[in-house]
Amino acid sequence: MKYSASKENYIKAIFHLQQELEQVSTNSLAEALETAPASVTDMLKKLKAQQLLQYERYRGVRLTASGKKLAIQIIRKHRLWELFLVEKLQFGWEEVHDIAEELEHISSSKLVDRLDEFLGFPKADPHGDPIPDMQGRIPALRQSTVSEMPESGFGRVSGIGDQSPAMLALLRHNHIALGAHLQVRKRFEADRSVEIKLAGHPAVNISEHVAKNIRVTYENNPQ
Amino acid sequence: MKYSASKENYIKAIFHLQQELEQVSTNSLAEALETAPASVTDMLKKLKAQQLLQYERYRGVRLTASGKKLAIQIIRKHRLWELFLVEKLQFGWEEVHDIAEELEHISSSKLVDRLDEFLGFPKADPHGDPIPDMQGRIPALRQSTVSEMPESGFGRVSGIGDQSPAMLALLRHNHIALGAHLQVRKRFEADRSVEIKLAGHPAVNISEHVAKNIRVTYENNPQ
DNA sequence: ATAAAAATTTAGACAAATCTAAAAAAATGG
DNA sequence: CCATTTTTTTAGATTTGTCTAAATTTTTAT
Repeated sequence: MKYSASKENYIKAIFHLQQELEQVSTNSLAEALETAPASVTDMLKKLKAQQLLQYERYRGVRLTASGKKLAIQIIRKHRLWELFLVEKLQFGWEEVHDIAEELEHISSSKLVDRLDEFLGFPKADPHGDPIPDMQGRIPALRQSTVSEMPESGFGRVSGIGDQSPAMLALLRHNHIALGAHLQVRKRFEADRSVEIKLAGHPAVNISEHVAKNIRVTYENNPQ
Repeated sequence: MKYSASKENYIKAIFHLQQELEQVSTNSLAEALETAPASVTDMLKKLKAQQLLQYERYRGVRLTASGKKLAIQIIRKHRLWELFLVEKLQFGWEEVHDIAEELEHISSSKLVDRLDEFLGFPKADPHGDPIPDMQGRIPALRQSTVSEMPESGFGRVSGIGDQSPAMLALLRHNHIALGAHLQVRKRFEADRSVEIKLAGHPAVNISEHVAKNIRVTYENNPQ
């Protein structure tokens, strides 16, 4: 079934809001979508008629199984396109969101799956958010810091705690940037420093202080 | 300025129809867009108000300079996306048109230009049609056969004349497929056979008969 | 418990893009 | 050259997604 970009945006917004609260209110949706509450009410009726959500007036809204499935498909597309833009077309991680908002509504599912393959079935987008797979499974990712990663674990830089010029200079020197992939090579108990490796550069040692400042996203299913 | 997908489709259709006839009629547009003539009239008024075309009632339509510019931008996007789908995502050349119809309406011009760069500033799409460059210049391409290409000229296979099983077997054996890039290495006057080279394979010799059956698109500006 | 505040829905309108049916203009062919 | 056919436009509706203003329901706080 095909849905308009507008409907897809509603479904996606409801899905995201549902992460926090089980029940999603009309007003919170209106705010998220930057639209009038009355417009939301109208749309909810249409989406209910299409069985994408449960809705009783004044009672808030909740996605059905097929609504959730649709939401995950859209999120999958969005995140794969973001990664494509950053990884293949050299966009900065901050500039890709708006473009991906448009690309996520391209309908061909064969296109998404081929894109997934082209990117090597990635687990996270450039912001560190998990990418659902073809079956809609969302990989469990852990958001923490380099100081908590296991030895030989792979991760992606998702944020920096202390953004002082001194810290940024150190990070830049070691090619540690938002979105960078890194591997923890060795942990040293003596001073809790960590040796990390970034693609294309020799391994470097970073102090516990620095390791605690580098937020990373990594897969949480090592078996 | 941003235009709806619908408006962009009108502009593109007018541009294509204008290649044949200077003046484009309401009915021919309606047929091309599979829409009612009355809808075309309505839209033409809107597009005229936006200075994209000249239009007097009952007099047909003609793109202005800015209308032409927009049309070329859209065609550029369409053809770059088609090439991307075939070259990077392994789609067949026959399946890409509909997907590119959607992708061509993604607005970011930075995206198109990055895509162009990513693909190596190609001159033609998988169907052999020329891709306009960033400035809107359309490369002059010649549609002919391998038997007419100059020595050391590069081209892309755009079609096959005799599609008998025997011919197709020969072509497949030599990795000659629609969309393939090839170079004419040497022409032999003795039997008018031609030595051609495809990427990733050793050069092969093909008879005049076969060379006349391979339709190619190649740049016509050797200088 | 109930009055005020907040949230939500209804009612009525509008813009974009489309349609059908009818009217008007242009083209054509004895 | 003028009657018929063809093309094009106008008129009036429809659908989708949106809006504002007013009405209604729920929540909250005294």
